[in-house]
Amino acid sequence: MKEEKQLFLVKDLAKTCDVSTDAIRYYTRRGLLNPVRDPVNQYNLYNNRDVQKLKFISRAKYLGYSLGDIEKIFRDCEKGKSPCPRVRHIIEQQISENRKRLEELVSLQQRMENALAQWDKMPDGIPDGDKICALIESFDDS
Amino acid sequence: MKEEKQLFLVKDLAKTCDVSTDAIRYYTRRGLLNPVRDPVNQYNLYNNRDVQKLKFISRAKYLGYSLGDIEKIFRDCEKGKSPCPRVRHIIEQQISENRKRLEELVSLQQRMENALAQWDKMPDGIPDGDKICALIESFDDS
DNA sequence: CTTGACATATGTGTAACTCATATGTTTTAG
DNA sequence: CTAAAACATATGAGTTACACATATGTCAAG
Repeated sequence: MKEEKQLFLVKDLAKTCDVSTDAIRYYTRRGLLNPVRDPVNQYNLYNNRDVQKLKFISRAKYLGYSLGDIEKIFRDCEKGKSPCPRVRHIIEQQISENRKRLEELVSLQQRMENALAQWDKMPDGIPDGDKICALIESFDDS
Repeated sequence: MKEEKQLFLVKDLAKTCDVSTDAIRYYTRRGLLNPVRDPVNQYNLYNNRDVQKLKFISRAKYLGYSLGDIEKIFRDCEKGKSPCPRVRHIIEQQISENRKRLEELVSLQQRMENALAQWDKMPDGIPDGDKICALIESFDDS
């Protein structure tokens, strides 16, 4: 009996879910949210399902899912298919990709700190047509 | 007396410096490289200075400098100004930004592994109009 | 009734390329 | 000698997830 057909405008949704209005509109454009249009003023009207979806999006992003991933998850659901296998698969891939990126960033960090330490004893140079920047060009990566 | 005015076409430069032709053309468009034009066929002709610059770009990127940074470094040089203070300053900033990104990635990684472990004992669910994906929606972040 | 706070659509900018397209040139093979 | 392969050019789109600016329409309050 209590069919709550509560409708939200963008800003209400933004406040409720703590997401920027720009982001909400972007999700809407991408088809992740499906508001109805107020026939009189063309405003987007979001319902409780959209609230749930938007919260889902935030959580999923927090877990490393891209909007493209989330799109696919939603499509699974619309087709009555379980999104869970996909969800598990994506996160496994993300974990291993993230491991790679972490390694890269760690080694970049080491290079940078290494360079900074080397440069500490070096003087600044004036460009002479030979070197561009002696600091960078003489960096010893070993 | 031995003014080596050796000139390279894009592909030669690419091979010499191990950089893709697309990247070289992109750098050229951005003004980081300054080939002369063959008046007969409009081909870009790169000289030894461009080789040096391109190698510099690779090293600088390897140390975490962006193309925008490199652009500024080059401009310093053209003005006869020492790029070194800028170079030192940028790398210090990069080191602290990188530290932040590392922390974020580490905590993301923890969340992801945490989630995957939690989900290990959970069954896949079929969308029922209530939940979208029980895995994600029930993830306990504590 | 005007003003301010809201809504809309649309386009730009972000980083550093890669890829595709259309077209002109030089080299090589037949 | 010519036709095709391999090179060159410019230019525009695609990548990620928005933020920001613009132009314009709508609604509530003083």
